[in-house]
Amino acid sequence: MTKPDRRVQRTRELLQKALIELIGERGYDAITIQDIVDRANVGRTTFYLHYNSKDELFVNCHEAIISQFRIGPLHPLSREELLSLTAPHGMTSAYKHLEDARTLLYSVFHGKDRLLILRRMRDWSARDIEANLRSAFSEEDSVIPLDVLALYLAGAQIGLVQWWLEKRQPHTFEGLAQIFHRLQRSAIREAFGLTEST
Amino acid sequence: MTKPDRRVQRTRELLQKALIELIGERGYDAITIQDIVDRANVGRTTFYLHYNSKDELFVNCHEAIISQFRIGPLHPLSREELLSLTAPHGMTSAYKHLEDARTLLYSVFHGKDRLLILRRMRDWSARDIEANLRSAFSEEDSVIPLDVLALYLAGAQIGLVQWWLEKRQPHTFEGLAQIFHRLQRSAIREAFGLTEST
DNA sequence: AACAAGGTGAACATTTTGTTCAGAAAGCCA
DNA sequence: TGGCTTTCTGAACAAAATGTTCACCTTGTT
Repeated sequence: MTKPDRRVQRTRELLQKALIELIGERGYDAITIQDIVDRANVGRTTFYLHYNSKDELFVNCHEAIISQFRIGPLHPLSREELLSLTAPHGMTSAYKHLEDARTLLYSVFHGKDRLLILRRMRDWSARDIEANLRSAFSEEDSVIPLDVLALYLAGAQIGLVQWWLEKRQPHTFEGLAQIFHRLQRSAIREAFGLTEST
Repeated sequence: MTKPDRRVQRTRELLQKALIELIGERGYDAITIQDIVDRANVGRTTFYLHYNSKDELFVNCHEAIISQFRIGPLHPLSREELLSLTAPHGMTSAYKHLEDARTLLYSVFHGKDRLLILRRMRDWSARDIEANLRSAFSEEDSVIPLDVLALYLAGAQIGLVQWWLEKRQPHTFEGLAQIFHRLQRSAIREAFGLTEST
C-alpha cells in the first residue's frame, strides 16, 4: 500500500469535484467528458489516464455523494432512542444536509433513463399498496397518512426484491416474502393502532 | 381518441420488443440505436419518427417491465389477509414471474452508472442501520435476520427521502422523519417481540 | 541532480447521433 | 376497387463525442 503520487491525487480530486459541480448545474446526462476536463482544467488525455468513462468517474465520487445523503442521525442510537416514540434529535441537522445537497441529489436521482423506471416501479407499487390499504381500512383510523405508509412499504419491498435479485443467497424468496409480510403487518398495525386482537 | 395507424403500432411494438430482448442479452448500456433498429428490422429514420432517444423508448417499455415486476399477490388482500401472520398464497406465482424475468430485471437494475450509486447508498444505509441494531440488540433475540431487517428499513428510508426530494409537498421533512422513526420502531419491536413495556 | 512518473495538446480514426429528402409501401376510407 | 394520406425507407450528410497515440514538458521522489 504505497501512497499515491501527489499529482494523481490532485488530478482525481479535480475531476471528481468538476463532475459533482456539473451534475448540480445541469444534470448528469448533459455532461460530456470534455466538459469535465474543461472545468477541472485538465487535459483530456489525462482523464483517460485515470478513468475509462464518465460512469467510472462518477462511481468514484460516491463518497462525496453518499456522505451528502446521510439522513439519519450521525451517531448510533441507543436502544432507548430506537424504541422511543419521538424521533431523536439531530434530524434537523440531517435536514440541513439534504437541503444543501438538494440540487445535486435531485440531479442524481432524476435521470430520464432507468432511474425513471425505478421511480415508476416504486410509485406503481405504492399506488397498489395504497389502494389495497384503502379498500381494507379507512384513512381516518390511521395515525399515518396512507400515501406515506404505502410509499414506505413500497420502498422496502422493492429494496428487498432488488437485493434478492442480486444475491439470492442465503435467503430464499419465500423467506423474504414471509418476512416482508410480517413487517408490513406490523406497520399496518402501528398505523391503525391495533393490538393483539384483530 | 382516434385509434393509431396499424403501422405505427407495429413499429413501436417491434422496437420495444427489440430493446427488451437486447437488454436481457447484453445490458442496457451496451445497446446503440442502430442495434435496436437492426434487431427490429426497421429503418433508423423510422426510429426517430417515434422516439428521440434510447431512453425515451425505454421509458415507453415500462409497461412490459413493470408488469414483470409485480411481486405481490395479484388481487387486493382483505383486512384479514393483511393482518394474518403468514404471507398469503400467490407468492409462489410471484416468484415464478420474477424468476422468468430475472435476466431482464437484473440488467435493468444493474447499470454501472447512477444505479450503482443508488445501490451503494442503500447498502451503506443498510450497513449503518444494521450496525446500530447490533449495537443495541442481540441478533439471537430477533425473529428476523438483522441484515434483512436493516435492508428493509434502508429501502423504506431511501424511498421516503427520494420522494421528499421530488415533491416535498405536502409533507415536511420533520413529519416524514417522525413517521419513519415510528415505523422503524414498530419493525424493531416486531423483530424482537417487544410489547408495550420497553 | 537525476530519474521516474505523470500531465499535455495536437492529431487522428472511429463511432454514434440526429437530420434531410425523395420515393416506395402500406393503411385507410369511400 | 381506386385514390388519398400517412408512414416507412435508405442513402447521404453534418456534427459531436469517444478513445488512442505520440513526442515533449512538468512535477514529484529519492
